[in-house]
Order: sequence, then C-alpha cells, then structure tokens
Amino acid sequence: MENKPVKSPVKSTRIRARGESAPVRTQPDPERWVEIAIDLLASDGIAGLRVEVLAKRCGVTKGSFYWHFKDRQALLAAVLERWKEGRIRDIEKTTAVMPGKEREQLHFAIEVYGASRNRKGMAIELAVRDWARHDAQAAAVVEAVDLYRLDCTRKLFVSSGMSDAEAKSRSLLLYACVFGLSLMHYTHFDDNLSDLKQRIDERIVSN
Amino acid sequence: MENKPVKSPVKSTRIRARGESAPVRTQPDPERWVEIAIDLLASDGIAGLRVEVLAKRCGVTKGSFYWHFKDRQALLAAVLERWKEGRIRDIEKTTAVMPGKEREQLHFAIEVYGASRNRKGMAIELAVRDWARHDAQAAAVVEAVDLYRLDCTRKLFVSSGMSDAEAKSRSLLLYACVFGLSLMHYTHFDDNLSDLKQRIDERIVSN
DNA sequence: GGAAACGCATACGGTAGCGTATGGAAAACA
DNA sequence: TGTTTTCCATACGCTACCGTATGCGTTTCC
Repeated sequence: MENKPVKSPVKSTRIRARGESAPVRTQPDPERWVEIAIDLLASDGIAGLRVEVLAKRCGVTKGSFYWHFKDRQALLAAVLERWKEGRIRDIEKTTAVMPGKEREQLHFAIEVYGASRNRKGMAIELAVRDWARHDAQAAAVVEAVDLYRLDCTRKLFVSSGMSDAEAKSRSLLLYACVFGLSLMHYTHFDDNLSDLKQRIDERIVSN
Repeated sequence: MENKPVKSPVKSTRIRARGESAPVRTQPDPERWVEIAIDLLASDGIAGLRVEVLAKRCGVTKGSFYWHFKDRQALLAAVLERWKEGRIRDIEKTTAVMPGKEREQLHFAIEVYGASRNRKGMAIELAVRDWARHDAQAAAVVEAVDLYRLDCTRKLFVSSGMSDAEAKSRSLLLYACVFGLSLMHYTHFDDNLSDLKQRIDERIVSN
C-alpha cells in the first residue's frame, strides 16, 4: 500500500536479493524520492510539489518517476504516510513517561516543537497543515497526528498528578501556543523567544 | 496604486460622474472583483485564485478582468491591501481603550479571533499566512498586521495596569494561542471550545 | 445622430504540468 | 552469450493557466 513499481510486482527492495554483490546503488531508491519530495514540500508547499520538478531535483526525468509511482497521488500518499510515522515516533520518544521528569519533558517538548530550532520540521508541518485544508487525505493524517500528540502530552500532565480533564485542556492549550508561535516566526521575535518559552512554561505547564 | 483601468487613466468610479441617471450598475465595480477574489482565496487558497476562475465566478470572461487589472499581480496586491486595511480597522475597533473595560475587551478579542465564529475570516487569515510563506509581498502585509494587532492588545494590557514588558509578552502569547487553536479546528474540539476560551482567559489575560 | 470611449467576448500564442507510449542501455539471469 | 528484467530518456497528447490582440455592442459626449 506504499509506493510500488507499477509495471512489475517485484519490489525494488529486491534489487540485490540474491547476488548481494556491491551495495553501491547511490541513486534513487524509492525512499529517496519521498525524502526529496518532503524537502520540496517544505520549501515550496504542496503547490510546488510537482513531479517534473521533483524528478529534476532527483537528477532524472519523470520517466523514472512514473516507473516508481503510479501517479502523483501515490507520491503524495507516500509523503503523508512517511510524515505521519515520523511524527508519531518523535512524540512517542519525547514523551515516554518517566515518573518525576514530567515537567522537564514538557519543557523539552516546547523546545523541540518551537519554531526556533527545527525550522525545516516546522516548515513541513505548516505545509502539511495547509495542504490538509484542501485535501481530505491530508486532513485525516494531520488530525491523527494532532490527536496522538495531544494524548501523549495529556498523559504527561496526568502522570504529574493532574485530573484528566485538566490535563486534556492544558495539553490542547500548550499545543495551540507552540504552534501558534510558529505561525509568526519573524526575526523580530527571535529575541524574546527564550523569554516566551519560559512564559509558556510558567503559564501552561506549571500552575 | 490600486486597481486601475489599464487602457484609460480615467477611473471607473467616474462611471456616473455627471449624468447621474440610474445607479443600476449591478455588475462588477472594481471592488466586486476583489471581494470575490477574497472569497476564492478563502475557499481554495492562493493557488486557487486564478484569473479565469475568478472571472467565471464574476459571470464574465477574463477579457473583462484584464480591462480592470493590469495582470494577476495587480489583483493580488489589491487583495492584500484590502485585507490589511480591513484587519487594521477591525482590531482598532475592538481594542480602542475603554478604561476599566480592558479585560472585557480582551475576552471579546478572543471570541472574535477564535475560529469558532468567523470561520470565513479565519479561512482568509490562514490562506494569507500560507501565501506569505512563499511571497515577500504577502509576508510584509502579514507582518504589518501582526505587529499592529500585537501592539493593540499590548496597549490594553498596559492600560489594565501591567508593565510594558509583561504586556508585550502576554500579548504575543494570547495571539499565539488563539491562532494556534485555529490551526486545528476539528469538530472534536468544538465541544470544549468555550471551556478552552475560558482557560485562555484565566491563564493569559487574568493573572 | 455621429464619434469617441467603455466594458466585455472571442481567439490566439505560449508555458507548465500530468500521464502515456515507446525505445534503449545496462544489469541480471540462464 | 543470449534473453529477460531494470531503470530511465524522449516524445507525445492533453488540460489549465497567463497575457495579448482584436472586434463588437452599448453608453456617453458633442
């Protein structure tokens, strides 16, 4: 259900199945396509994610693209799938409950998801969200990621001794704040940014 | 410096300058173009704002469009200008300092800029922000609007007896929260929405 | 009522993008 | 070594746009 060679059911993971000679295949394994596609998505948005542009950036022509993917939709689906899995792995790693460290972890989450570092990640995030506003498939993925993240931070709040309702609403508030800031990452605010993070911490994480 | 007839320096506001017979001109005064363009922007994003599509929605062909506007860029500039002016008028009206009513006003601002009501306004807002991420002209306008709004709410905080630094950071925090929520206006959250607004009020507006 | 200006439709050339068809070089296999 | 499978380039048709050119009915002006 991912990106598969269209004209042959044999996957290209099979490239060196038996011979197993030299693994020098530097060129586009099917994952490379998705990686570079995500780069494009980050820089130019979903509107800039064109197959001919992508192919050129991969150093090939679209003839190659249509060998690896059925059509543009298949690529987009693969991009969404990969993004979703990455985000879920990330938040899981960041928020695995470590009793006693909850506040630290929440603070760390603010750091990670703040727009300051991880600029590229945030660019992807915003591009996907924009994409989701006009595409049901993307919307479903974004929603799933959001709910997952909200639940993870909720658990952290609960683990630090909060009621479930309280944890739920704080989780949403924290999420909104951090991503809201990412909507206006002007150079102006870079000065006050660490100050701001501290304030978020004070007003939403701590009591 | 707005949208002007290209082939004639005489503005079309002059349509009924002297005769002043019947004002039945229902069809596209140049402002209608911009209005409908903003509708399109809200529903389909900047990528969907095409001149031929716009013309069709206006009930004419693009031949008409290119009489009113030099090119697509001119339309986009007019859209940005109109949006900017509208946002500034709005925030000015909402936050004109009324001593003693500051908290009420801030709460009202949360209401107004929340994604719940004013769905269309928020759709435009997000579309413009996305646009701004790939267009310098739009970015400048968004930045100007953001700074203006931030300054308006800052004044409210100051007027309610806060230090300037405190007011500044709270202003930004409030802004981020409200717009962050708009990034995830799923039906799920509509339940807790009024609850959430109250929490924003508690944690950011009130001490 | 005739001439100019208005407001728009139609037609055209040009580009960018999607997807298909086909051929061909190189590797894998036998 | 000859055949099949990989992997990709080239060429093509098609659509959606942008912007221009031009013509034509309608209003405005004299």
